[in-house]
Amino acid sequence: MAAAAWVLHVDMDQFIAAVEVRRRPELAGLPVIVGGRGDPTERAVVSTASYEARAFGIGSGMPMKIAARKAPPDAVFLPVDRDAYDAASHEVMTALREVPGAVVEVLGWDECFLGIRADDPEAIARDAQRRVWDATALHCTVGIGDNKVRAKIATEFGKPRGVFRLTEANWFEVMGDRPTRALWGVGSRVEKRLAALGIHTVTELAHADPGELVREFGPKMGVWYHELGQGVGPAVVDDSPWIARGCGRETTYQRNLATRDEVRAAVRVLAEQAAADCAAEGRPVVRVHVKVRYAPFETRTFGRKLPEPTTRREDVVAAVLALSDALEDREVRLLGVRAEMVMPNEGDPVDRTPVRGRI
DNA sequence: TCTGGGGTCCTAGGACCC
DNA sequence: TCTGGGGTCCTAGGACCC
Repeated sequence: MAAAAWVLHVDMDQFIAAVEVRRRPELAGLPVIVGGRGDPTERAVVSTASYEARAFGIGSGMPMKIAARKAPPDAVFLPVDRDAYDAASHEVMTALREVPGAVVEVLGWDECFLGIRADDPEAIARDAQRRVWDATALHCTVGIGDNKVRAKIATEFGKPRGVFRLTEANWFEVMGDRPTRALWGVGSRVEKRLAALGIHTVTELAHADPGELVREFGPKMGVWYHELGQGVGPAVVDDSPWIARGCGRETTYQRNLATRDEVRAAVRVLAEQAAADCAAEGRPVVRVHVKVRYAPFETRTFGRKLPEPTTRREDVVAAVLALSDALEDREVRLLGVRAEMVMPNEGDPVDRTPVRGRI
């Protein structure tokens, strides 16, 4: 008889801070705050705070200026070093792919799903943790579930360095009385809209009228939230390589841009970067978007389909500049440019050559 | 208190066609 | 003259996640 199928969710403990401490051991035990360019007086937010920093109420997403006010004198502020985290992430995923029989689906820098058949998933989880530690000297937590939703949520109960199992058998016992916000995919906005329907807990969501949820959230999301309340979700772990739909670049300026010339020049820089990123992918661009955040904090986006797909960078830049003519004559805090590409096997019936990296 | 940068997916409404 | 539905495409905005 075949072993049962399990989903394991592996999540690194305070990943970014841990990577920084690993290469600078003298930082161990100090409050470490990583964000922006490492200057707490700048416009930026915290990417990760070490557990020592969290004790002072500092957390990811918090403005660096606020973090600086809360931080003790011995706190260390560091710049985000994407290349270092990419490299460390690759070490972690490589170690996990060596777990016998595991299929690895990468979710981000510091987390992934493992699909595996096993009689003793806790033993697999401990083995995965040991392999990651041996290969990288970094700690992780493993959530075990009978699908991705439960595995992902289980991880929260295993932090730090632990293992926790969440399945249909203990779902309501563990999650039933918790707020809907504890579910993966329910943010603060949806939590409020649910509360307005009288739905506050996971159990209440599970027993809500699906028709009412569909009326409130639409045919897809209404059904999805109802299933989420029951911990129901997809269970297939897929290791096919991720293919980006588009390339985007955006910048918050330390000082607002005040003139049309400044704005236009900045849009051009972003457009050239995004076009270069797409060119490196080798797939034609079909659509471009411009994003603007006017001072003090008012965001607009607008996009346009290109007359025909193009791989020419100058066409992409020209399309973005044409779009940006619609910008208002106001102070600008942020600009962003995004280019969307043809997805493999979409359109273009002539070119059927396999896409690089797909196989 | 002052709010990053990289993404994904869903919804709603208007235009247009049959 | 006023009145249908259904389908598709396009665009803006919302929400969420890491």
